Amino acid sequence: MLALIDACQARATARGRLCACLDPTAFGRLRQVAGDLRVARGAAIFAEGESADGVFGLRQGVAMMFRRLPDGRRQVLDFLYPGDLFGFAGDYGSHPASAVALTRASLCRIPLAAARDDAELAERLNNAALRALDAALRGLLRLGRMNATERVADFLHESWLRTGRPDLIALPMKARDIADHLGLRPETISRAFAQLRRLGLIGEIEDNALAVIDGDGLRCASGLPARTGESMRIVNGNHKGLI
Amino acid sequence: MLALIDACQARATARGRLCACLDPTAFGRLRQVAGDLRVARGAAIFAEGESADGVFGLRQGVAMMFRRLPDGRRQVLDFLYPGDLFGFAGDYGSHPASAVALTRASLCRIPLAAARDDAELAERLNNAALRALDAALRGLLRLGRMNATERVADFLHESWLRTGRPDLIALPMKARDIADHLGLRPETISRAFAQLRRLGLIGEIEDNALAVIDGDGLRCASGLPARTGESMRIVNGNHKGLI
DNA sequence: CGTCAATTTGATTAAATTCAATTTTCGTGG
DNA sequence: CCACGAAAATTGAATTTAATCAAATTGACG
Repeated sequence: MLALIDACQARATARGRLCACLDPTAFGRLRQVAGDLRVARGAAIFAEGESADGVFGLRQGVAMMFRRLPDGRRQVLDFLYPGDLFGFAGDYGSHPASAVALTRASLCRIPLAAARDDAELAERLNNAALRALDAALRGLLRLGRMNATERVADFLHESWLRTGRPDLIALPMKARDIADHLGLRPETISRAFAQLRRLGLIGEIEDNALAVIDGDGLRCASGLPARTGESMRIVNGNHKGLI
Repeated sequence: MLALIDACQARATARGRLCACLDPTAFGRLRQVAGDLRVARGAAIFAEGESADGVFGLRQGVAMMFRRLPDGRRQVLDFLYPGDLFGFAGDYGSHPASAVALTRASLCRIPLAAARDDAELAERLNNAALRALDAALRGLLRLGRMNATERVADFLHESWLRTGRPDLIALPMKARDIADHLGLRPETISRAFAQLRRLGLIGEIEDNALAVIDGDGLRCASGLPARTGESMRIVNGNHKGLI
């Protein structure tokens, strides 16, 4: 499974690539300032309210961001895959959400100060933030106006594109996590999976990965327009970049 | 009502202020490039999929952004008040949502190209985008993990802070729009209002504005922690800036 | 003042949650 | 590598919540 996850780090579907096509000088500058950390499965990367003077880039592994209500209810805001940048705090100065690793993970940390001296880095961070904004807006449409099966289908379709393989969806998270992401209960997730399986869109789960039978069908099942050609385009087979 | 809306344009709660505290030179530069437009009530400002090479700033009036599913279902992503910046498209190049004016509105338009020559403008736009991201993340928590009454209370509390008056909430939109924002039906909005009124948190609606009896109580009713001191702080009583 | 749209309110239905029991999977340690 | 215990997933039945349907009232605007 980890191999499947790590494989997707070099794909265009990984949002907010930071160092792709960076010229050697800029890359060197970035490497200078970028911190490096490894965290165990389940470990916190940062917590809501902590002061934030940098953003994180996920090199390997999977993580998720979430917020909580005082009574413990949890909303998983996003799942993070290799290549993703996260932890944007704006000018508030403190993280608006928490992040934990779902698997053993390797990350880098880019101090915000570095972006002040480097216009190109600043623009790349800005683009990553705008991609995060777009993802959040899609999440609002999903939570606000889709029913349970549509939400699950839409989530699987998105995960399919991010996994970058026509035949598999990486699902390194628990049903509970998906439920907290889609505003549903784990039982409802299970029932929706069963329904999509009955519809012939997905197959069985093995090794934290789900067999895909009709990826485009998932998009239709989600209520979204059937776009063609947005599928996974591999950019570089082997990624050796900073993130 | 319009007076109430326009009054809030100068407040700190207006997200993404663009020209506050801008030095005269930078302000002049900005004024040079900023376009100007006026739209009628109900008019489209931009539509999903249209190419986007600039962002909009709302000077006067109220607008909203939304996305649609193919079958017509609509998710209102945000309501926009004077001072708000919106229409960020990232490096996709096309608007990820549509925007329409809810009242007669006056806007300016800042070409993205202008940000390339002006680091300070770029940073301000970036900050506005990060605020939009934070707002979207709060929306995810609301839609994913709050029940109907909590969503309405949370929405009213947010609107209360943005209106900037301790005794009123500006509500220039229809119940239908609020419903499409909160993932509910207009009937449910009506019932939730009735319940909050019964709880003694809000009063009657008059002139598109809602009387507030216990603004902090709205926050509690939303399930969020009762923060103090985040209330409306007026920055300048009279706003004469670009946006 | 009249018309149409929007809101309110009640009754019914549908969808997802909750509760509960069972099976399967996973992680740990031998 | 296997076995064991705990956690997670699955499935069914009952309950709850919000949607839907329908009717009555209010409000906006020419």
